[in-house]
Amino acid sequence: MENKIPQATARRLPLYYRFLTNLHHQGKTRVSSKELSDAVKVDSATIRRDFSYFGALGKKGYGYNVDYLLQFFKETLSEHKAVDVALIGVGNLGTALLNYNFSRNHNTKLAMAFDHSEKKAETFIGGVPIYHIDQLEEKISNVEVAILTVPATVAQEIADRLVASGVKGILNFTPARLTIPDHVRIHHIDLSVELQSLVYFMKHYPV
Amino acid sequence: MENKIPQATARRLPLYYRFLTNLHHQGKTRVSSKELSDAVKVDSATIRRDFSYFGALGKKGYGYNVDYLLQFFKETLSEHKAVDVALIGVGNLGTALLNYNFSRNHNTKLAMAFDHSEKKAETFIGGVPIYHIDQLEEKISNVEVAILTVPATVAQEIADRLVASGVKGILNFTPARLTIPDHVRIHHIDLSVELQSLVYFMKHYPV
DNA sequence: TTTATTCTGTCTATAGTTTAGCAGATATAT
DNA sequence: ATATATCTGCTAAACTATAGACAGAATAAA
Repeated sequence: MENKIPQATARRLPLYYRFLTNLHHQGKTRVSSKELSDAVKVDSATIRRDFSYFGALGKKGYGYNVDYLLQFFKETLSEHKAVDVALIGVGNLGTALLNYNFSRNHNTKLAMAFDHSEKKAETFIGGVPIYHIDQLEEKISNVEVAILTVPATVAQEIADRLVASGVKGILNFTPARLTIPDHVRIHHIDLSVELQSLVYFMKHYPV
Repeated sequence: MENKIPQATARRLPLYYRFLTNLHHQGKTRVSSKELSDAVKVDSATIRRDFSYFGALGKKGYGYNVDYLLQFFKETLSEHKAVDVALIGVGNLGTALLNYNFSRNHNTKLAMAFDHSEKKAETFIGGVPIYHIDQLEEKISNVEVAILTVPATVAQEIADRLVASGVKGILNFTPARLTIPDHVRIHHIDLSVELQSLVYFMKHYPV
């Protein structure tokens, strides 16, 4: 596909998409880059730049048509068929994520979860079935995205199993920096790092 | 303070710090930028560059002394006195974070939490006392950092109250893009966006 | 209609970030 | 002692991202 869109832009697309959805539900039919800028807190020039990577989506003197833009992003972000996601590690954080309504944006769906606890196996949380970790390879064959919320000590081992089972993307909530092949995409959400770096920025980058 | 360190570097400091702590516990006394690179998955040139913003911390032909570096970062990241943090919104995610051991890195401490539920008030989760949200202004006066895990609908209202109470940094887990004054630092962790952008990158930035 | 206003799309300038490459200092091996 | 290997700190270059400015197209108002 088109490899030309900057990564920084790609990271903002889901954000734009969500706010367009909000506008649509509010019944708004048109929006300017300036209005959108106020809502998503991204410079309006940056927004126009981002949109223009996909062609001329707006109209001079008018702005953008909400429904048209929404439809366009729906296709671009492949909204029509939801991507199945598996979650590994049903601890405190895993449980919270199972209850988190990811499918509000209709392009991802938590399809199954795994845990090493025998007690949790064969139960449901947030409507998602939980299986024992021994069944990982057996159940996960059609899933390409995994959320990793296991203890850091077993993160690498589980990641290896995920990769071997054909997983192509991992959202890693553990502090471990995993070694994985190039063809697998990994994004880190490291809660301690986020909190520490917020504190660092507060102290060192004052008004 | 020294405003000269690039933000990208500042964001990596907590990561370096954690891995140095690990090495220390493993009894390693020296480490090269290459070894560290393998562990944290950051280019070794970038690591040397990052460290050099703080002066010449290493030795040519030898590498870095783990203890020395650790001590240095401990001071730089102000490890000696922990920063108090308040958490607002004790739902699924809030509860998970209260149980998450942030204080492993000794520079932040979850000191209190707030929720609108009367039932939760005056209880403890993960050793952290929970108060009713009505007591926010009364209790929070000495806290400068807040974690926001409330529903998106009330996020702005709570953020306004936090800012009015003197909070200087917010870690925002809600999908809302908050309007806050310039002197308040805000970092977003938007779980839906993270998952969606992972999926987008998987599809559009192949091997 | 005509005029004034709005607002995009793009160009250009600036800022920020990463990476390669290498001189020279230090360590280690012989 | 000498030679070889290691590994930093730095420079320069490439790359990436943000933001200001404005021509011109379209709308809205007069």
